[in-house]
Amino acid sequence: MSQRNTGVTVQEVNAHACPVREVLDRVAGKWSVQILVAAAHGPIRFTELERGIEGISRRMLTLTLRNLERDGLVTRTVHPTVPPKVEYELTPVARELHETLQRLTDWAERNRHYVADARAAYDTEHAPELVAE
Amino acid sequence: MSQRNTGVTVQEVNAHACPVREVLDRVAGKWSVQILVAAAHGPIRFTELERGIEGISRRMLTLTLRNLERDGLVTRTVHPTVPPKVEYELTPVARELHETLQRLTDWAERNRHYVADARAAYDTEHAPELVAE
DNA sequence: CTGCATCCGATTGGATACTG
DNA sequence: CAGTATCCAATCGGATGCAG
Repeated sequence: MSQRNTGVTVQEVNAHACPVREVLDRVAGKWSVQILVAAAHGPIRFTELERGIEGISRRMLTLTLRNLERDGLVTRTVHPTVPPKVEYELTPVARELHETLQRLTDWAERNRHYVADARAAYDTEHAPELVAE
Repeated sequence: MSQRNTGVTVQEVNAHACPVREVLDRVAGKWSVQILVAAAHGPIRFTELERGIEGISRRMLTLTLRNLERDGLVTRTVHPTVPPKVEYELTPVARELHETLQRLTDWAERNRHYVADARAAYDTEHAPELVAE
């Protein structure tokens, strides 16, 4: 490890990077992950999501749900009642994804202070007078 | 599991979702992950990154590196030679992150076809005539 | 070689109002 | 209840040129 570049190395790992970006692009939106998390416990209704996810607009909730549905990550079930009732549920594939995201959460919680400190230190060092303001 | 919402459930998981978003925001940029991957093998120079990551502009490389440095995920080492030589290297924390991202890659590779098919099916079903074009 | 500054287009996301 | 439509502001990212 820790070797210098050997010419092909970067190109090679770049090929491995593409699938990662595929995932992240799919989850990159501001709300996708929170929806996945909120729906992880079982079927959940549109309004429940809207109330449960602080700050989300109806528009973004709809758009994000559509994208998740399109990618086969959530199912949309319309109950033809009155008033209408629509339930969203994670697919098995999305549940796997959710578990994987849990690892990321763990990492974030373990290192949130480290990152926050690093950020503060960096800011202090690069713009001392601006930080105070 | 599979229970309906119990009122606090969504709020509760939402609290868990925040750290996830912290992570993702940090890695959400178009290039952050590819840089992390490219630098995972050891110290790497600016130009090597620029050549290795297909399509990245010098501007975005600089900006993304600065953000990663700010968050304590990469170190920047300037060798005061002529011509100047700057090497970037992942911090231990970033290496952990990189491993976690690997899980995401695995998920992506396992399910890339599933997602692609779901997407194609969705598009076919929702805009049949537009898909052909 | 390693950056920063500027301009500009594209995309994202919020606010609001309207509908079956 | 569960959306859709429209408008608008902010951010992101590419292209280019200049500099230590």
